[in-house]
Amino acid sequence: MKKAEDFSEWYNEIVERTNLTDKRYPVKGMNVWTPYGWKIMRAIDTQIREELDGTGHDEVCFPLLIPADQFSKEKEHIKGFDAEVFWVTHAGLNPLDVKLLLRPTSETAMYPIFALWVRSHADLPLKTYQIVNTFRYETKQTRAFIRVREIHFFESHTCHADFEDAERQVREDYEILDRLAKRWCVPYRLLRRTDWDKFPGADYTVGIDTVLPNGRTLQLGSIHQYRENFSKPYGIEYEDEDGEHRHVHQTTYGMSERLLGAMVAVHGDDKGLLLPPDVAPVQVVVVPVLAKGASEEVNRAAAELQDDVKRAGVRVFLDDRDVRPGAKYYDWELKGVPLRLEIGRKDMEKGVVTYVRRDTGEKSLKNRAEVAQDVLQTLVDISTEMLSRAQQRMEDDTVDAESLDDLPEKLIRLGWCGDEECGHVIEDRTDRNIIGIPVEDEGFDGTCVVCGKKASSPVYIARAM
RNA sequence: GGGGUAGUGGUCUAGCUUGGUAUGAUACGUGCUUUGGGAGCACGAGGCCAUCGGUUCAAAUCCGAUCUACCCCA
Repeated sequence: MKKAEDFSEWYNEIVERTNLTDKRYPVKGMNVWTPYGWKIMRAIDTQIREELDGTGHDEVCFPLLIPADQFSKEKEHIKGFDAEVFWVTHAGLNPLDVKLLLRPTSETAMYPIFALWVRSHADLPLKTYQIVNTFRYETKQTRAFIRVREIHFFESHTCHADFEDAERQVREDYEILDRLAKRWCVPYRLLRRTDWDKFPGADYTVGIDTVLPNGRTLQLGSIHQYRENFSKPYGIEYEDEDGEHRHVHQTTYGMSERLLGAMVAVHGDDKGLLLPPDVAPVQVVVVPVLAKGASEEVNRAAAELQDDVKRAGVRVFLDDRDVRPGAKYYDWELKGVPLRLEIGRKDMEKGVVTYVRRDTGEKSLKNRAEVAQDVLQTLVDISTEMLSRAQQRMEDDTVDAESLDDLPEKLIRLGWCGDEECGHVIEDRTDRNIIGIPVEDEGFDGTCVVCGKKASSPVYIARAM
């Protein structure tokens, strides 16, 4: 299990060995959520709900099936998804008059209903989200959590009175992301996609991208400004204060189980997973180290230790299986539990507990009496350091380039004038994709690598995962 | 779309050339023993050998088709 040697192989092995997923389900790209994987995903979903609820969004849940005619109203949108929709053509033995499709995303399911919900400016902004499964017929090689055909998907959909208010929503989305990504210890970049790579139907698309150990980028989600592109074909109108009818401006925000894939990929090592404390189903594992003649005593101390840690509000598990301690260490390191507490006769004599951090491997003895406080602090430290190490790695994997030749397998930053022709030259010559231009001003001062004209902003290019 | 390789207990795998219903490891269950970095011993359970058809007294094995997965090329 060598992450550095063959990342792809390492990833496949680890998701299987840690029981994050069961890939034996007999449909390509559709895997089983196992208890361990699902607990992590649920923690992610819970935190997304907390953020969205806290910013005035309402959770909804729309049907899975979309009628064909409703789907095809926005021309660009249908063109973008046509090749990868699953169709329902029969009901029992009879062919359907109007074919139904499994949502690849929910714009076309929601917007005809939004047209009914939105009547006046008082209904705006309309801020909704849902967490549902979407379906895309991926033709490329599938990979657990990263490229699947049934996608566990969060999507928010908002309607606003004007473009400015929709832009405010996009900025709020950035803030939400920042808070979540900190909890997940996942570094990212906000990159505005090129016009030829934006979401079908969007005015513009901002991708949320992270960099994997193999130098490829992984898109974790995206934020879209639609302007009136959907509200016009779907007739989402409101009456303003002057009695005028206007189309709403819309935005969407989407992220998927790739977040879990990113956590695996970014933090895992040759020993196994390393889960961010905020999403780890087990944050602390207690391992009693028994000795002949003192088993009962040690077991009791371990149970008391578990109780104390639990009372501090920590998800703690006491591993009292009848196997040797070493076997337990390997198991829980594989599972990615951030902190292990060991207690044995030696610790009890000294009034201490042995702490072992999963991220650094560091071992220390701490006073038994202060365990509640120490455990909480250690989890915070682990989380903070996980994020800063991951951020540092992403910086290290991002390099500036002056030309299009001999580029390393990393995220490359270079100058681009913004012209589409030059953009295609960059992509063709490097066999990489333009991921986008940074949303944040990076104070870049350079020239286009193709035409030499002044470039006010850099562009990031990479091979995408 | 074209070509290649492979499907055998949960997992990995031997057997296939030269037909006689299956090897080993690991994981699993029970008991004894052990416990500060993957312990050991004993016993036990688990496989219509991907599917369908053909050849044969007899097929995991030979032949054909199908399905699935992976790799390479367009």
